[in-house]
Amino acid sequence: MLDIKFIKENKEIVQAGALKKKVEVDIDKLIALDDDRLKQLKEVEDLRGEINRVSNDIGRNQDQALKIQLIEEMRSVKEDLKAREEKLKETITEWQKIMLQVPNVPDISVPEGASDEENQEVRNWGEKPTFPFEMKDQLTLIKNHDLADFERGSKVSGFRGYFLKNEGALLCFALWQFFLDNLINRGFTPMIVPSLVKKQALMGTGYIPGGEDDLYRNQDDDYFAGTGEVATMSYYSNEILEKEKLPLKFASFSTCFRREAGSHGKDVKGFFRVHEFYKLEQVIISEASHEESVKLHEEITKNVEDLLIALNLPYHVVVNCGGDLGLGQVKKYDIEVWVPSQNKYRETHSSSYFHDFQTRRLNIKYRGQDGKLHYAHSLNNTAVATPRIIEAILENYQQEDGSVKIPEVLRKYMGGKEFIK
RNA sequence: GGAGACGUGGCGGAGAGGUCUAACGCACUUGUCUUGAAAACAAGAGUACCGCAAGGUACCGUGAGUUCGAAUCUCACCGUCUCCGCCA
Repeated sequence: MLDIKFIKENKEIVQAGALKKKVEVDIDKLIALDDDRLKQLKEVEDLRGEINRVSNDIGRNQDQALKIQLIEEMRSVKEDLKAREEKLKETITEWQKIMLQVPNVPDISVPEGASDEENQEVRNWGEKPTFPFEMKDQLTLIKNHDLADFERGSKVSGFRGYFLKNEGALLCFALWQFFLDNLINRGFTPMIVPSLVKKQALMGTGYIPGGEDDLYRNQDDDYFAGTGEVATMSYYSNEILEKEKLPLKFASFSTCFRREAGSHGKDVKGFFRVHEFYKLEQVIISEASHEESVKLHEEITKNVEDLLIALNLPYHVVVNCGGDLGLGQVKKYDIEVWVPSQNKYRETHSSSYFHDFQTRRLNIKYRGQDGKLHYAHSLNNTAVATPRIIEAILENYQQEDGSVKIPEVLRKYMGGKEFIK
């Protein structure tokens, strides 16, 4: 959510930002509605003031006749007030609806574009492997080594269901622990956070309204979050933080649920696109400074790059174009890892910053040196999402004899094992 | 799942329809006194919105309702605690 005052004072910037994100929102209507809201608010508050004043007089007054007369008068004032309150409420409801649709303004460095096809590579690392033998794809490797069972997965869990087995399961544990250890060393606080959350948590992080179709919901109208970011950000909702403790850095582990509505035909096989997966997420709450946000954004991106390098997985970083940004994101990098069988990079990480878009919705503030309260800034990036990334590991690390080498940095988490045979 | 109790300002805790929306205590800030501190005394201090300002409005878990007037009465929801049951 943006500050209505900011929207009014920077109408053109907000409109241009929405255009860049390909979001349709009527800013002129919003501003007219806000003027209306303020006018009605003043009228309602004046009436309430009058009722308060006279009602106090009634309480103090001993003259019965005067009392009755004043009560009569207040009855009619109250009727007037009720009608105006009703009208104000309607105005506010409509106002809020539009306010929730106004996207955050993308950074100047975000390229123009409509979809992920127009994202731009900013750097790449690693040698794409060439195989002097016939390369196998992830499905073959998974099947040959019994790393997962998709048939029984869909029998039990439904479309896109899976069981992880043997080294398939062990690789997940190893990856979680490897990334977690490294993030703890970099000052992150480990957390395991809920996936089952209230609607408010999803509104606060910007997934609702807009993302309902991709979210599972239960019979109590709670939702299953698609990322640990949702619960982690909501952890401090409606709280005032100590400035000295900022930035707060969390490495949050959670199960993630995504309906993948509208992508039924895509990536139907393998680990890439599943309804239920496991993710370690970096989440940061920082002081409200653009420079600090940019610095931390580069930092959480580098955190992942360092570890992909340690895993020796070829990757590149793309800056997302305006049309591929979420409602609240100011700027986003996707980190994509090389998948040999597809001869392309596939997204494994997503790194964004939001300024105060989320903290304004979640009401997370801190007291600045000026003694005033400020909405904090927020950022997040994947640390590691499993089993998706295992697809790339299996293919990049496959050997001529059909075995798969285990990345060196993971071996200590897998009992020293060197190969999946 | 069953039964009961309870949600008040940073904390503790009163208030049970009208002298102002919050007693009292602790903590906090400033001042007096003191070489300094402690103590004592005095004063001050919440958040949001509207307004150039004076000032106004809202906030006693949340939301509705009753009333001229609600922290106080009614209803729903959320949460906490205790006991029973079940359970990893």
